[in-house]
Amino acid sequence: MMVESASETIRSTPSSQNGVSSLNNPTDGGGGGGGGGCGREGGSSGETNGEMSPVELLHFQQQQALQVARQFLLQQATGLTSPSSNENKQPAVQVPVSVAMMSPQMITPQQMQQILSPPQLQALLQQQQAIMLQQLQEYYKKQQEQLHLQLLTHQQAGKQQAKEQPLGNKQLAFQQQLLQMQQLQQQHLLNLQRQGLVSLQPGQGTVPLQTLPQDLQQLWKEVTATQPVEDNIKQEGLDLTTNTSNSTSFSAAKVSPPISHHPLPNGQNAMLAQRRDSSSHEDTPGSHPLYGHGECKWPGCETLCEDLGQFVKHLNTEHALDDRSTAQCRVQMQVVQQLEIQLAKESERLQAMMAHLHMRPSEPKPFSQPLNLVSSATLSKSTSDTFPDGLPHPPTSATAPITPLRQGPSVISSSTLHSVGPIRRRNSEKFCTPISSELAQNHEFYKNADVRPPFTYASLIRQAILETPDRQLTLNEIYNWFTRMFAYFRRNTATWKNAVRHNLSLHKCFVRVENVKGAVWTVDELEYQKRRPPKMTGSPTLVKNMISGLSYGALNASYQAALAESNFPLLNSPTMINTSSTSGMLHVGHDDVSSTVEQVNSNGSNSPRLSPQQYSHQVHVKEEPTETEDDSRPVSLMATTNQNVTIPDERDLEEELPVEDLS
DNA sequence: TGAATGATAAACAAGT
DNA sequence: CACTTGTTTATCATTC
Repeated sequence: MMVESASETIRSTPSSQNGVSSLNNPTDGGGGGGGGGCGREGGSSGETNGEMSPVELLHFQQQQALQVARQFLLQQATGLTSPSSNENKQPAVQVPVSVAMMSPQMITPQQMQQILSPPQLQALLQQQQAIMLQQLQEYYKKQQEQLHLQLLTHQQAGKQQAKEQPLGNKQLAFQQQLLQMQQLQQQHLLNLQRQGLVSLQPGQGTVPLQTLPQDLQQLWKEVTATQPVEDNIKQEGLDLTTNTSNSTSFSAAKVSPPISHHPLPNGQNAMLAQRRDSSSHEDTPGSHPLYGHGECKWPGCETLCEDLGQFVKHLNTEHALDDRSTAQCRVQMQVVQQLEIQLAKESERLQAMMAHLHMRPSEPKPFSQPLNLVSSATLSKSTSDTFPDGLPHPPTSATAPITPLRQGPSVISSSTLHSVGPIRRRNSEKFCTPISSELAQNHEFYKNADVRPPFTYASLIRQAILETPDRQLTLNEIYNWFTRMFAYFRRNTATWKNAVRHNLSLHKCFVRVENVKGAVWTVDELEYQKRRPPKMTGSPTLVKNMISGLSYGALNASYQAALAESNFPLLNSPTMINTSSTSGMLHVGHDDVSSTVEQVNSNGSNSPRLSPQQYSHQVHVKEEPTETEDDSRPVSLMATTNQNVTIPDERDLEEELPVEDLS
């Protein structure tokens, strides 16, 4: 698994080695598939116009997440975590087992991305971002104040000395700076909002637009930049004059976190609230989160301060935005994270206990809060709603709403599980992850995060088509779906569009139908199912794999434990449900698996699997379908398997239907 | 090791 | 002529 993951990872990420090479010479002809693509990605559209490939952004963030994760791992290794858990189970880390097994230092951002499920990544990033944001805000505030002061100073000076000089240049410069600053701030805010990082709503006050500083990009670097945060601050960070308009676009782009944090009600708010606390301390009369019992509560400080005023003074002098503070902040963040993890763990345990005792947990999900995004909404079993399945869901809009909440939990969707290690498209498919459910669950994530979705183009195209009421889309509509649903596909358009076309033409499962107004593409489910299954069907190995995959993810207790440990709250929520259910099934017998499969097969054959698909197929597809052999070989074992494996009622419904089984 | 599958690149044709 | 849509071929990567 690990191996896979690594390799997969590489592939997936643009920056991967391959990508790098290709990046160097993007033009190189056919050279290298994956690699080429990556390179191109960066090379072609994005970078040219200084857009600063989003990919980079993502990497950047990933790095941060990586950092946190590393520390985590290190800490854990050090025994920071509960000693007991040590051997019997995986490291109680939030990070998936596989990760834990790797040397922390070895983990690359890309790997991180692969290793951590979207939600996990999100959580990490979010936390960091929240903190950074806080720092940024404070920093900007200061900057602005300084600017104002300077402006005032110069204005006065200007008045006195220079009438001749039409409005001192300096003054103008300052004003421009101010303007730019504000623009930057707004851009930044917009970005953040767009990314969902900040649900900054009007009232939300933390820092008013104006206070938001400009050079986010630098600050960002400073604050987050891996270790070497340091000196930059002084050098560039404070130098407002240097980075101005230029940086505007750049910084804005750069800063904007690729990953979205959708406005998760809980997580976000919690974060915001925190931020607010710290930043707004000035206004809060008499109290400050960092001040209590007459002393400064800044980690490791404990300086005595008679009153709040003094404390504030102390805070501003001793704990200003500098390297040290930044570092301490990070540490604190990790502490919090640890606690959250611990909480998650304990909650998990509680759940397990309750489950064992047949007590339906009321779904407390305490930790959901802490983890932010992570758990949250969870349970609502929304899972099932995902896509009611068979039916065409109202395109995006419909789905969207749901996702947000479930996002956390969803994370754990089977696919995700698999992803523990590696992932990439194939896996997901192989493992029968219903793309629709996975998508539904992580919809928001993919929509905002510049992360490549773990699905093949074919499955995505199919999904796009099946999501529409009439199950047909024009090429352009397919494009639109891609861009709408995935942030990742908002760039490198040439690349993936070409890939889409290529896939449409190449795969028999996509049937072009001449329409009144042009040509539309439809999906021939039979063909689609035929594609992969071959392996599955026949080969026990495949099945085995699949199962193992599932089991891997869901099955073992260890897995669950791991989940639990992974700070993400997977447990509770639907995910849990899923997991458990799945595992349950599996338990039933791996051996059975085969049998199961067979059963399925038999079922499948007679079964309706056709129905849905067929339905679509018949309806739209023209006779082109060359093949149609629905051969005896029942279509997709996978699909079937899936269904079987999963619990019939809930989510399965959705999947079974038309589409999902695709695995 | 080779086959299958997938991603990416690119050439090319036809239509708009 | 430029662009879009489709098709096809080639190459490379990954998985089994």
